[in-house]
Amino acid sequence: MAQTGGAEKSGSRASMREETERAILDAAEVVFAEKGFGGATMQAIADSCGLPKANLHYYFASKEKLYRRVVERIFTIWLEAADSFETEGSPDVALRSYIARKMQLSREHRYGSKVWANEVMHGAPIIQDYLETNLRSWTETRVTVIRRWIDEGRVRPIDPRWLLYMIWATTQHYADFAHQIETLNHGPLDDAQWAGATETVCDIILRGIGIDSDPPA
Amino acid sequence: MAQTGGAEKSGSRASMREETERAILDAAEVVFAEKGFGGATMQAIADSCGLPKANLHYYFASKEKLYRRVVERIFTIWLEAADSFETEGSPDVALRSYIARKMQLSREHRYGSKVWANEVMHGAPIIQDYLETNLRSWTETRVTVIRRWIDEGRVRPIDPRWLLYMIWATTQHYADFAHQIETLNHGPLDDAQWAGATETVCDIILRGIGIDSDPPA
DNA sequence: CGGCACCTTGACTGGTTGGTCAGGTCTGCT
DNA sequence: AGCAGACCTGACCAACCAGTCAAGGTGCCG
Repeated sequence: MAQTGGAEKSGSRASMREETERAILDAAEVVFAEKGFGGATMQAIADSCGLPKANLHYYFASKEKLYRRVVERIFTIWLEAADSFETEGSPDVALRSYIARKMQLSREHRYGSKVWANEVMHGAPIIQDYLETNLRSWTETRVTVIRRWIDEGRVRPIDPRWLLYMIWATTQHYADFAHQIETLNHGPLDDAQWAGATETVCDIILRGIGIDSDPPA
Repeated sequence: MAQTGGAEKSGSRASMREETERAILDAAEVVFAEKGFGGATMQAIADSCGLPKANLHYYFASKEKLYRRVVERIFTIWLEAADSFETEGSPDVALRSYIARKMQLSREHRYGSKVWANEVMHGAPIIQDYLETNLRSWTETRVTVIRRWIDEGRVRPIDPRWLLYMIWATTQHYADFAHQIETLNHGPLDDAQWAGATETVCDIILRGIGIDSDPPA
């Protein structure tokens, strides 16, 4: 047999390659998330996407290069979500949409979030440069915006960094600690619970920094 | 040479044993936190506490048994801290002392927190029973207390679970994501920053759930 | 059809790791 | 002193893992 590629039809050679790479990346994301970089094996990833191990090495030269690609892909998604933190609108809208988006990401990209958390916890050996460039500049922009809101009296005077950390921590917790949450919940959160959690997180944080949402109270 | 045991004086045989075990556990906690279970090697732990690898196996039969002991020790500390969530006093005092204690733990037991996070992220293969017994009963107790506060009108109506998760997430973030925070901060947080972060976290959460602290506003 | 570039894979290898063990050392007791 | 049991450790081993390779397959172009 050949062109194992899965259950794919025949696309162009390039698109076939993309599909295979994506399948490997998807499998690798789950395995790296569940086992960590050191605990993950190329064999486990190969089994997970139904390819022989040697085939993985054809597409990705080494385990580390594969891992790097997984992390880079996650960071891209993270950056896109970061755009939902509008710097133009009102704090109410900006923060609510940002928090809601991050909660959604935690639900839809649990494994990606875990890989990111693992990477940072282990000292970010692979993505230190991302932290120092992209993440730092993004953060500084938002800190400036929040400071302006504070100066305008729209937000209580707080250090914006502690607020951002709280948002990151709380939203990502629903992905990274999903197992703990599901244990306490006797099963996965349902739609209503996700909506409730998102709403509660928004409310506590907005009230906490002195924003009275729902103007007509 | 013998009785390498470090720079210890000669204590009783039993206390010597305890000291050695503690030294191994301390080293193991750091290595497991930084490398994960799969990425950690017995050799690295041995080097870290200046003992030959074979000696580790004299005190701990296997890598997994050593890891289990590390996690159990962390859970004990976690449980002690949980007691600072008083179920008798006012919500203001109970939550403030609990949050402050958890922030302090994040600062003083960064590696323990990371090991715990790793364990939960990987599906809690070792400590699932702890989650289902100790953590669940602790949580249910506090949920009941918070519900009572809500019924008494002392706290805004919210699902207590989302509040607890927010507290856990935010406080533990300062340990688990310390590397990211320190990168953005251009260095470790100093005493004033830790105090400020703790204060801000307390304020946002208490205000967020409708508690007006500092009664005389 | 012939040739070429790309893809697939079973079998192999060099290096690492968890764990073992035999033999040595030290301590406390009689 | 002499002995027993706890403690220490260098050397070793079987298992495993990332990465290699050569042989073979497949589609596409002229």
